[in-house]
Amino acid sequence: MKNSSEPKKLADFKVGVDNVIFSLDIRQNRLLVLLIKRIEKPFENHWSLPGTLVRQGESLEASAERILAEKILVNNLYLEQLYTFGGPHRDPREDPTSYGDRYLSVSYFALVRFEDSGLIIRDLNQTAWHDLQNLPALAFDHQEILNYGYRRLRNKLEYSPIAFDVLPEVFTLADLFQLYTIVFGENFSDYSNFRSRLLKLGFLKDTGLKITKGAGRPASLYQFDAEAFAPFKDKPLVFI
Amino acid sequence: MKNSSEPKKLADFKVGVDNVIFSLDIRQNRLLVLLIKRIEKPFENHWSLPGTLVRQGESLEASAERILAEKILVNNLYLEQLYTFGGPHRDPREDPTSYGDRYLSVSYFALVRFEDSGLIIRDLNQTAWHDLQNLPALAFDHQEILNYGYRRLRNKLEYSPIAFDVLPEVFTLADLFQLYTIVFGENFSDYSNFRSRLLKLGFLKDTGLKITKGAGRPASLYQFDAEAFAPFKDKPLVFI
DNA sequence: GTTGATTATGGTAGAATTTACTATAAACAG
DNA sequence: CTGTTTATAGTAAATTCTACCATAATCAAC
Repeated sequence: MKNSSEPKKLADFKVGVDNVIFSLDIRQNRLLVLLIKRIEKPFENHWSLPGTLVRQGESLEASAERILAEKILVNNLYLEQLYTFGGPHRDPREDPTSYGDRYLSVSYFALVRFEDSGLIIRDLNQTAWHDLQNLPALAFDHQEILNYGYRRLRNKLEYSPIAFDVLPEVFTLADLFQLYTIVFGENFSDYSNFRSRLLKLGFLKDTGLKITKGAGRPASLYQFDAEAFAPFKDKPLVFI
Repeated sequence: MKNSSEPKKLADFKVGVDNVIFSLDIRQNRLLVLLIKRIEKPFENHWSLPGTLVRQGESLEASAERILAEKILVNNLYLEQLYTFGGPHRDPREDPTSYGDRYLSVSYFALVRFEDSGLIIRDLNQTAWHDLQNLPALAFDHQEILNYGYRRLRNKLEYSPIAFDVLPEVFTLADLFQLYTIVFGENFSDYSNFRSRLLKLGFLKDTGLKITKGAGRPASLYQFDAEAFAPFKDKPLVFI
């Protein structure tokens, strides 16, 4: 990592962690992202991704988890690293002469279960879920990071079973279909074919329970069976 | 990115860039990775991924490109960010009390054309292509980074046309098949079906030229047509 | 109760694709 | 001319995908 001769000066960095935290409100048909309102310059009063600077002795992932824990009561989540944005001059606080500290941002992607991840009360005015369909202008290069996160969300939903980290423990196939429809848009698939494809794969266990929410035939409640999913690890699993 | 109250001390970082540089030697059936031999402690005389520390005013990507240019005569390449490794204590040079600088590594994934990317001479004893099938023990956490890069290589080959960045300008379908076979192993696909699938997609243009390398019917030379590929952007494109 | 609306579920015919092959073509070596 | 080698084309059967339709189980209204 180190070169034998280093004629040029090395940059000194502070490292930030910015989280793209998604949640899905199935009932209200909304894909949500958690934003916080900045109270300081620069970008005062702009919304931004929840972030923090990495502390001494703290790993990047621990840092990402700390942000989450400060903002929401996390019960269940999926978390993975997204991308690192590190060009000079991406943060206006950087010394334009390039001799002061640079700010590098390691972004993380998180998906939390909407029902049991309430906002922490004291933050209510500054922390809020925003519908992805209706976003304010974001601070820094956070819109770019968010776009990156959205792309990752769709990829992950297509190729791995993260949907089940964010659905309730038991769910109907209509719930699952709804989740995919919110993210991929109407007409992403025929419901009937979606059902048969998934059931044929064999990792959804029918619990025997039924749920009825008003009109219509009661739906079976299913459960994700991680063990039965194992053979599909690292294999393409396209739901569309 | 900054918190209003910061009771704990922030970590100071130096940022390194480590490259996983792959190349494919079709003729000799080898998947190669570029390694350099360390001449300093720690891990003196161990092989490691080519890396450097980011300089003042230099972007991460520029840093990655600088390493490449120092080691090989790059003519053609594919480069993208891989992953950021940043836990404390990953580098033995870090102060164990955690009060000194931490070393964070942003890794990049590169794929270069074997034929026209010769090694820079003065480095010959310290810089070498290594067959992935026969690797020495690597310094730091570089084996982990390399594993990550290898996974990315396979994903990219399945879902995007990076093979054509690394093949000669014109190539036979046997060359293309060979490339995929080296990375995914024998029996990754039936050659005949591989051919028809690719030709049907329509982004391989027959140049009309033929090549004959000894025995057998001469093979047609094809060319990748980026324009014809456009409709497949961001769509799954599975070759297996 | 009976009827109609509503949602869940099961299934099917035809189209399209995949898979495992076989057959033919175009070169070279002897 | 014949046999060997590699490239290319094609095909029948199996499988999967797609666009549907039929039936089942509930509720609400009458």
